[in-house]
Amino acid sequence: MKKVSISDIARKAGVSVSTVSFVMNDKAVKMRISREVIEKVEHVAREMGYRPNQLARGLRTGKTKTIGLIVENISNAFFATLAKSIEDEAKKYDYKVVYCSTDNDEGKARELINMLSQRQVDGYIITPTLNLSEDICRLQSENKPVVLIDRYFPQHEEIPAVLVDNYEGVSRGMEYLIAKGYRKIALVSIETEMAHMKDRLRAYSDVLSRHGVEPQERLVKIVPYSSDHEAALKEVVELLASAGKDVDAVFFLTNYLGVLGIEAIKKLKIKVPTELAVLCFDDNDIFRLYTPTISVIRQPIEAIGQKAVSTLMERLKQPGEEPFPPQALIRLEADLIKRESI
Amino acid sequence: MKKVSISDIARKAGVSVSTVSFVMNDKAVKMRISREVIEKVEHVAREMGYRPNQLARGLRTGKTKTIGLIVENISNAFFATLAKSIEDEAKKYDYKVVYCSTDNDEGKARELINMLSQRQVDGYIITPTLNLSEDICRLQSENKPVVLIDRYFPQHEEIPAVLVDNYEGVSRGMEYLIAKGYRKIALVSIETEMAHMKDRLRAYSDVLSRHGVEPQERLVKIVPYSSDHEAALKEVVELLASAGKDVDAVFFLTNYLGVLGIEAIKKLKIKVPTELAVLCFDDNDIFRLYTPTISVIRQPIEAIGQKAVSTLMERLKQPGEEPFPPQALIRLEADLIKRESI
DNA sequence: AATTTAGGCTAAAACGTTTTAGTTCTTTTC
DNA sequence: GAAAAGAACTAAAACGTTTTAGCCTAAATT
Repeated sequence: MKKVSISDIARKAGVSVSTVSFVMNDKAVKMRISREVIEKVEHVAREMGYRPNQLARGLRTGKTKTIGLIVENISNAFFATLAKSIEDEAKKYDYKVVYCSTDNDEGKARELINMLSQRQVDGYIITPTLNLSEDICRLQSENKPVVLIDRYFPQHEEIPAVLVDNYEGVSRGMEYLIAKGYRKIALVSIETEMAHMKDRLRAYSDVLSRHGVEPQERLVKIVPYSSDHEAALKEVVELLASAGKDVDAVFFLTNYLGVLGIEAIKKLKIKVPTELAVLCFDDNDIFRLYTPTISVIRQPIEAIGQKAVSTLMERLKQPGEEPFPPQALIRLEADLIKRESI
Repeated sequence: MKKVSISDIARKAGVSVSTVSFVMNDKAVKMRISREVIEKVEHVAREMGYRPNQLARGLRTGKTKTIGLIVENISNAFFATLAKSIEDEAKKYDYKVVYCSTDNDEGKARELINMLSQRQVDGYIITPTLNLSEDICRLQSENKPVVLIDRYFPQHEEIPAVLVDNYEGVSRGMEYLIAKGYRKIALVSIETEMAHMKDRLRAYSDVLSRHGVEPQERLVKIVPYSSDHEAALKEVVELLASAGKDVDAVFFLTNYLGVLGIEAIKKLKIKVPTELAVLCFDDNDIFRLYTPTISVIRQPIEAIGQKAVSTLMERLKQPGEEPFPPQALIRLEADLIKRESI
């Protein structure tokens, strides 16, 4: 069974290709095609099981109704949830999503942008890696709108970004720890030069200083991105080994680190929250169900996805050649979910 | 900045469009294009930042180098991991993946197949819903290969499927429970007519019978797919309320149900494994880290993804019009991971 | 009666590729 | 010295659409 094309229908219905096209695109009335012909064509099309070839359509119109989504790693719960929310939201606008994962690799990210661009996606939603701003600016200069999610480039006002308010979120968490009397607060973060993580780190130091606590270097552990599970675990275990003495609380700056942290805590048999208070940035099933339950700063994942899509749609419908207007960062507030770990 | 096409290059290099095409596709030598011209064209192409338009290419060649992946829900850890493994594996063959989620809705699944077919993907990897076999057979009759994952249609030998050996996996788990002396084994499954879940259920009954234990209806809880979190939780809580008396072990048949189960166990403050032994089909971070750690039957997710892709590739390179050969189910073995919960 | 307007359609170009079948020289071969 | 072979390219069709411009007939307006 071969695919049926518009000209097969035209032949069978005894009309021209153009007529069929008009009917299929609801332009029949505007083009004054008669009722009978419209019905005839619609009937034949249904009968033959016609389905328009989107490649041809895209080639002709320059629009594919597809958005390219680049995340760090689709198997990570945070990005998987975000992706689903973007997929669902895009569907409302009748857009399809093509995803891919960078694994936080600059080169891979570049390849992916290339690949999506070759496939003529109409716009992009990207979790950027370091040094990607040039490539992204190029996309915009080719009139393809981009919206960043989760991360941003501080010196590029012209690239819109939707993300949680990292500084505010971490500040709120820190204030809570301080308010509860903790002063020897350890921090676990991931090694990266990217601004969103720097914002989180900055909040940590700022809140400590504001309360007259000197930030101590030995309380801050930055685990290398590339390290394997075991190596990373070892680092966290080291940091928390002195829990109850030199450390009375720990703040994990990402989901993944929090899970790692739980593993370390379990291994060291640390009593939470009596020996160590625990707080994590980003929620996860595990934090809700672990004993004790772990308090978190929860990102509004759904809202980030929705806002990213709506911002992109805004730009997609902008006609022609004008460059995109600058757009300030869109920062969404995080919630502090208080559980048993602090 | 407009996109640069093959004819822009041709003009600038002073050669014909065909020549450029040959050079870009490494057919230059075969077509006896001279060294100088090749270099000239390559230079101009690089200089102008040429990137082939895959729509046009796909339209002309009928191949898009894209595979459509349909899963139940990309935000579910199992499918997210599977998707990542498929994405990585496909990349090795230089194929791109387009994913989408059915949310287990038959209609939605059909829409997605339609959409992917319109986008001319070369082949499909599908987690099917009920009643989807006809649509899938249609794809194959249009010469688009399909590989099912995780689930299958028992009466359709012509559609290849890659999945864990569900019967064997659950049997192994049950034998373990029996060997440990448990006899009042409860089961929690999800409502579905699909064969993979029926296989799991059958294994449960068969093993019990083989050991002279009469399967009891009140020990089997089938939670409706559509029920919300709270409702589903309530069902599990009901089942487990008599733990320690009428129930001495519980086997959750999916990842999601296991998480729900932990929630119920936590709520009921059941002591595991003394009052209740716990086993779950599918691993998850939570099972590894919960106290006590939960034993699981682990699916070989990576292997499923890899095998699905390689099976698809096998069929993709089959030339022309011949129908696809039948292909027996590919069942991969699951591992029993023994932890503290039993 | 001659021109306009409207109604109902179609021809053909265009989108950016790939690929088949040439074309035009130059060099061999007999 | 004519025919054949080889080298180095090119013209043009085709893939399946959309869309602009236009054709033809009939009705309406001057």
